[in-house]
Amino acid sequence: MQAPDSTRQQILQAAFDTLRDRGFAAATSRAVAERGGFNQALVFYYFGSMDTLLLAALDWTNEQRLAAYRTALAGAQTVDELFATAAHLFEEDRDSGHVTVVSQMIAGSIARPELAPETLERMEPWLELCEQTLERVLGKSPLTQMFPTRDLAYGIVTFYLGANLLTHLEGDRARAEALLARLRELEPLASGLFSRSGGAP
Amino acid sequence: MQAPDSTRQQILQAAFDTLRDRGFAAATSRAVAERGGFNQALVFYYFGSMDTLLLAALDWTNEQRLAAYRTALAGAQTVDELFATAAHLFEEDRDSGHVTVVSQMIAGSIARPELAPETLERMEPWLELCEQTLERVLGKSPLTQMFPTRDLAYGIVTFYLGANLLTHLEGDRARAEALLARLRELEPLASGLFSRSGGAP
Amino acid sequence: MQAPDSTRQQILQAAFDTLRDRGFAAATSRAVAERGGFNQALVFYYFGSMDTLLLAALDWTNEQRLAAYRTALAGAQTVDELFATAAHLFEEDRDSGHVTVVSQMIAGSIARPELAPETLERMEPWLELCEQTLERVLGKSPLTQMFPTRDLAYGIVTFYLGANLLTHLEGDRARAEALLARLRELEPLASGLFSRSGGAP
Amino acid sequence: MQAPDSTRQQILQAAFDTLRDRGFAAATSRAVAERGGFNQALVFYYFGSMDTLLLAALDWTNEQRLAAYRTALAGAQTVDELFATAAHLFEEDRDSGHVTVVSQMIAGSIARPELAPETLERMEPWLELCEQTLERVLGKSPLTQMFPTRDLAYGIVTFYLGANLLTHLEGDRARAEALLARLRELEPLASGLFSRSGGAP
DNA sequence: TATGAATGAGTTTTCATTCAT
DNA sequence: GATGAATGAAAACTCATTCAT
Repeated sequence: MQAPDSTRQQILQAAFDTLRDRGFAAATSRAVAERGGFNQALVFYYFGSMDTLLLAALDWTNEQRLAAYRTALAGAQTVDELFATAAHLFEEDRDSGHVTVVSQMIAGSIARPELAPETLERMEPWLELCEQTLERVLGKSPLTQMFPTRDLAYGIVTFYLGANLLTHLEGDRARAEALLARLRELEPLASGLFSRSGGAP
Repeated sequence: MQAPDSTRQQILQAAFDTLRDRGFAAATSRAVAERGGFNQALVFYYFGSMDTLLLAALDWTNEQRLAAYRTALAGAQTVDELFATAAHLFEEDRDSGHVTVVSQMIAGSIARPELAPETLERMEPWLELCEQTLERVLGKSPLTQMFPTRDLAYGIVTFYLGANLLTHLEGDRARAEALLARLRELEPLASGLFSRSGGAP
Repeated sequence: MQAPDSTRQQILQAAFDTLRDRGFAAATSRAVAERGGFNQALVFYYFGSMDTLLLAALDWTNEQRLAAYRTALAGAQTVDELFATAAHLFEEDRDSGHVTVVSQMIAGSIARPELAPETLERMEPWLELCEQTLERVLGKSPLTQMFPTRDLAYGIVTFYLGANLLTHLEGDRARAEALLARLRELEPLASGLFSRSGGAP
Repeated sequence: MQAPDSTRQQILQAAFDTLRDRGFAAATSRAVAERGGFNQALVFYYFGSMDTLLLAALDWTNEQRLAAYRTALAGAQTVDELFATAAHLFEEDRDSGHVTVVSQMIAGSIARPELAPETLERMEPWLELCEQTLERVLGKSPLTQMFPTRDLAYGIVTFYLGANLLTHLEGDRARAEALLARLRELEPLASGLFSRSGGAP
């Protein structure tokens, strides 16, 4: 009646939307089905369980965003290019709701411990991508000496998740926006701190 | 046989514990009652609804921790004292579960939108305390010029929440710990950047 | 609103009735609640799960019937008294539906293996009572020599369950009745075979 | 690649296996399809409904076993031959699961009353075969005078079903086996009681 | 002949909440 | 102040069955 796996897609999309707009605790099979306008039982027909569906939705957005990040970041060679690219990617994430879904899955993993290892596993590629990019762009600099790219990557992801959590609390995003804008202004400073030749004066 | 409002206290404590150990989505009236070993209906007798109880639990931990922070931070005059005090307070938070409860309430606020403004309101004192402390300790420095204490405070809280979210994903806290340790190592750097007299001693 | 545990009783009775009239596979929480005219959730409020309720219903009828059997059988001293008493008890069982419930629980235990050990355990007292009664009434006879009371007891219970299973297949109970009548006619024969003095001619 | 109605056969076999291993209440179309490794809808394509399939599975095993019984019993002329043959057939039944399926269908017929008359009908040939065999082998004897072969047949089937029900409750079949062994030992006694010439050689 | 997709009604169980006592 | 009882709605998930292809 419908194109082969368009229904599967529809369910994934509805799950993603529900997770984004209503959060983990409200992402029930009924809510997803209502959101997507399909029969509740279809969730189980295609995914077997809510856990599986939620993780699949996480995979789905992860794949899309990782691809976008990989493509965009590949072009960034300098610290200021990195800042510009990252700022743009962040905006896309915010608009798509990607990080909301990620942070809701992480927050929800405490209520459903079975999800924790699966969700964690899905965070790894981000840490790796972040670390690799930092390494490539920053290289050896006085700051990466004392603050390894591995930890820096972890810190960035951490910050990013926290920012998303808070963003949703406030109706508008004024403060989070302001913070990001500030961070962008730090770029010259970061450029200095992280510049490859930054060691010898 | 028990102090007048000890029951209320018991319920608050049980709500806090449940929120911390099982997360927002699993913090049901039954779970709280089981945790505290009291009758499920008491939740509604004392608090009227789960939402109210959860917010009261947030208030409860907030008050305790804010008091502790205020006392401890009052003694910090220099950047390195601030780092030391903050590190100690963070450890206490981690041990008590305070930040877990906060981040779970924030994450849950998307599923129960009625909670959002209430939870947000309860974040304000933290931002203010953070800002005031930064202002007092850092004063006017080249960095606070370009990165206002208001935004810095927001950034710190953001980071802190994100860190807690991630901590729970991993069984051990190895990575989050490592990151915090690194941050502490940054203190000399921060001391330089934020010193009131702006650089040369 | 109601007498203390009359609701519990009501649920037990409804479960028993449902098991008897509609069988194991149709003894759902909804069916039981409809039968008893109470809220479906009460089943779980009082018994926690359907398995527990079904076993409790089995316990309930078991206790009643065991008590009746113990009282009635205690008076039977001779083989013919035993036949008469047993015939009467069987009729009561048939009328109450006791054995139907037992056999349905046994049959259902293959679909819900968790029930099997519990159900089996609840059969033991019957085997014991049966064996003890046979021992007391038959004593040492040529036949109990070659056919021990333990096995005889098992055989009687076996037969009884089978009879009940079949009874339900037929709208009327004509054939099962006829069989029981025949068995009663066997009494003089049994009297001879099992008479204590039956050995020496 | 497969014989014309091998699919039908496959489904029958899977239904039989499911009924035997998981019982009536768990013999769902999905369970059968999983068991046989075919599409769930095939059940309805070939049999129209679960009821029909289950009855067809009963027919299937009935036909096979009835044929085996007819062949084997035809050779039994004396009581001891009958005992030996029956013992062997019983063992085959136990191994194939035939009686389990029969007793599960009988037990399930109370939950689905539509099945009852159909299942009953499928018991008739057994009663007839049993009766005819008893008549042929026992003929007119003092005991068959007072205990007609019709009732005796019914009693044997009854006992047989009950034995199967109980067998499944216990993990091992120790007790049921012991009982059957005992019954076999009764053969000399039975030979005497049922001998055509009524007693004195 | 066969199947993947789909569904409405059902399953067990849990939810927040109310209320009489 | 406290509680056991009760409930309607909702949770995740399964059911037998249909249907277009």
